[in-house]
Amino acid sequence: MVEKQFSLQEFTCGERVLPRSFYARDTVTVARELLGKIIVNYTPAGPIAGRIVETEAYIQGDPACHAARGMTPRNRVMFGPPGHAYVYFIYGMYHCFNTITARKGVGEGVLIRALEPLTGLPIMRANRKRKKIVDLCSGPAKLVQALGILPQHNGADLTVRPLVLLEGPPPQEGIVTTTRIGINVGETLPFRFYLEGNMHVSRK
DNA sequence: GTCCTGATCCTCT
DNA sequence: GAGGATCAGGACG
Repeated sequence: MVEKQFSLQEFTCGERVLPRSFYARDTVTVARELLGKIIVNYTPAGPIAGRIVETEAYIQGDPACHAARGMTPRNRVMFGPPGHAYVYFIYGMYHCFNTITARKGVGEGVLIRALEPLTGLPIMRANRKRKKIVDLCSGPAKLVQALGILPQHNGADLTVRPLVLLEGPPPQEGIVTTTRIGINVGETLPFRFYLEGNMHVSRK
């Protein structure tokens, strides 16, 4: 398979940053509409970017949501203004990346679960110590490693560099809705979305 | 390919 | 002190 390196402009409609109003809406709607959008991390080594192909929504009143039992030092970013990053530590060795949604004071967000790598593939490979493209961003902790997202990015404004989300071309694929991965508490909710047939999705 | 397990530590109870 | 929005590697088929 031929490996093509894409320029950011080729994918991002001239780098149109998603405005804060995009995030300040119903969380489940934002989760669905984030599919096809572009995440870019401008690092000293160069830009690293991927196309979002899998998301999960976490809302108030949902026992699986980190904010379910009120504000704590860990989850306080979730209650802040929308359009910011929530990066948290999990399983003793990994981090996951969320975008904060809804209005300030409401602890909701969208977990980014998988990306299709677009630019900065050599940097991703170095960050991940993996060669195959499908091993770079096909999971929430993998994409955090690949993009070089760090705990220091917790609370970062996603409408300004270095870490931004950009408009992308509308997805041609269909959108599949399922229950969320690894959630055993409470009722099962259809809050996971992914692009049909995309090889970078973490699970079918 | 599928299944199982260990790694490893922060957070909240 | 228990458990978690995970991943990689090994056993097995």
